[in-house]
Amino acid sequence: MAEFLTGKRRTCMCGEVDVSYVGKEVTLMGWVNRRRDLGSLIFIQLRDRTGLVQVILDTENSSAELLEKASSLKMEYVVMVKGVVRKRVGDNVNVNMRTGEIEVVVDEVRILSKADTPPFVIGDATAGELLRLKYRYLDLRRESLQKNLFLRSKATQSIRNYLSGNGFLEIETPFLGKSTPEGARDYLVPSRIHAGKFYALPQSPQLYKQLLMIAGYDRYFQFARCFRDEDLRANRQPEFTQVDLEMSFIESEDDILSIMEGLIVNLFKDCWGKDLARPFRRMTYETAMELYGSDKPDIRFGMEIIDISQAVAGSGFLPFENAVKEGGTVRAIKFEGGEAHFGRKDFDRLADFVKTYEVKGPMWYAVNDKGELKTSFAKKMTEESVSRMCEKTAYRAGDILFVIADNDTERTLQAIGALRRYLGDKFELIDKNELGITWVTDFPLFEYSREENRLVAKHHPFTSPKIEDLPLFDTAPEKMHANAYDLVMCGDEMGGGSIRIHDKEIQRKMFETLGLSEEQIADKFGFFVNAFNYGTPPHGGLAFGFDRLMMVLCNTDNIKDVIAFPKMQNASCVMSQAPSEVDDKQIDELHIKIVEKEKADEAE
RNA sequence: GGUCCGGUAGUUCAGUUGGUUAGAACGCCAGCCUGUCACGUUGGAGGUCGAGGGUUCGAGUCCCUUCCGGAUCGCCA
Repeated sequence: MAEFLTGKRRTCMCGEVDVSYVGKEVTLMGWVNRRRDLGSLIFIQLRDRTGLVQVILDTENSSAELLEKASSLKMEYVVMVKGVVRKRVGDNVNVNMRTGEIEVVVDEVRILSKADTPPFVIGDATAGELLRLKYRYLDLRRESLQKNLFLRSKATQSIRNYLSGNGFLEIETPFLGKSTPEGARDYLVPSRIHAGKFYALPQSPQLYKQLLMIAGYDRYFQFARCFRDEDLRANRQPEFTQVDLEMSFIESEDDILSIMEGLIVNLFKDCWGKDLARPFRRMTYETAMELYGSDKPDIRFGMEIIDISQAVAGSGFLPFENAVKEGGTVRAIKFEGGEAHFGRKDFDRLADFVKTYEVKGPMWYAVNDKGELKTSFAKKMTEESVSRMCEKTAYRAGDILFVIADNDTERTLQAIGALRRYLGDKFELIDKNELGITWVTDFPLFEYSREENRLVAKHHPFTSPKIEDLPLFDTAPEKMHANAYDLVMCGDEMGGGSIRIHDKEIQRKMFETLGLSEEQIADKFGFFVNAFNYGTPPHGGLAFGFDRLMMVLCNTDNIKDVIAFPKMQNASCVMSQAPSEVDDKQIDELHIKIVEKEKADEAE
């Protein structure tokens, strides 16, 4: 049976014991990290969330009984030890340990809780992720995960302090809300009281925060948990945290960008002690797409995309000519000095990579240092057009040009942009000391959805158009730009926002262009649209992906490293086994019917 | 839904052209050890090679199906 504390209290944490404690009695509590048993001399490394400390038992200071007890301690036992702090001398000092100058000579040990042999050694980050997720509470004992969560807590404080100090009110909004038609798939919660009706968990507090502006709570913020029932990625979880905020009586996005830059600068100062340069770089969406083939450009390395459509016009090479003729484009990136690093297999792998973007290629062009031409296409081009291409791209021997040509310009840019990032990663061209911070502005207001065969809001339907684009509503809405902006760091979207529509007519026009009928508007957004009748200030805001910010601050590319209890790729939790089946009684109360998957498939 | 990668002791991995009893390290168990700190040392236990089927005299290895995990495209206003 376990022993009890019986009133004993911890006098200090393991990692806090230092030379100032020498000669004093301390009572420590923690987990057995390691036992080094030399027979009649036993060292025990005790661990809590502050760190490690060495405690020692020997025949001089301990009874045979106590030694035997210490000898029975195994890894991860929870113990209390009482003893006197002693300075270590000579070789006994461990310079690699924060508490390495001292040790605790123990005169009492209590086993508060025994532990089974853990399925993996605590601190072993090489154990498989599945296993570590199953025993997440053990993996969380690992120093690196602890550090991440400590930093997350610190970042939370930093952001709260900054926003509170700038007059923002922290206000919570509901989890149980109304399902909205646009955007991500909702997580639904069936209602017991209202048969056949469902709540939706928020994808973001968007409507509520705008209603708060209408209500007069100028400058609101919230650490908002958001839910999206979409497929997971290395940087995407089904539930995640946004730093969500909104301000009133602003019209220019500069008002928001500048205060948000302050937040980020303050955050990195608090967490890293680092001063970021202001103002942050800005580029338009169009520039980002043209140069980087992405609306979240990684600007930590070069290799910008070059438009060679003109240079190769009339080259005689049909894939190029056809792409341009059909309204597409020919784009190239140049891997400087890449020829030496590239083998045939690498090219094949690139083809595998690029094909997921539904374009062909990439084609390549290279001249090695012996002057030999290596290319998959240039032999079929006129010499003149080859030299025009080389001139346009400032090609030099040893470089490789990768070229993608397709009749869909957007797809081409996307594919070659992805290829650029792939090469940047694989050949370590990215300067990891840089954060690559940039605002991307002037997003399109709409984008065309092939799936739905109509225009959809690029950001969301409450995003205000640029004033100068308003006339385009009736003529060419697809060309309209929005007062919308994203913050990009390390080639990843850290957050985004917009100035909102506060004019009822423009909002109506927006819904109209999105093809929403009066009934749909009334049904889905009625309460929201109605609120605009009662005095709506000009307003705008932004939401940061807090988890993604933490990924940057913790220097990890896996979002699970910054969340205490994350989900796996299939959105389940291997530890708790959620989601799970529930009692028939619960199902009945919710007025829903479970259809066996096999039967459902048959029905289709 | 598509593409790619992976699955061998508790854990991390190795395992040759298909060939004898499937190995190592760490962990675990039992001894010895008074200055360890990745303690050392002696001995020991531990395997449905993800599952099913096939080819073969013979399969961890080759083929097919399937399950599981990861990365990614679609998707993520």
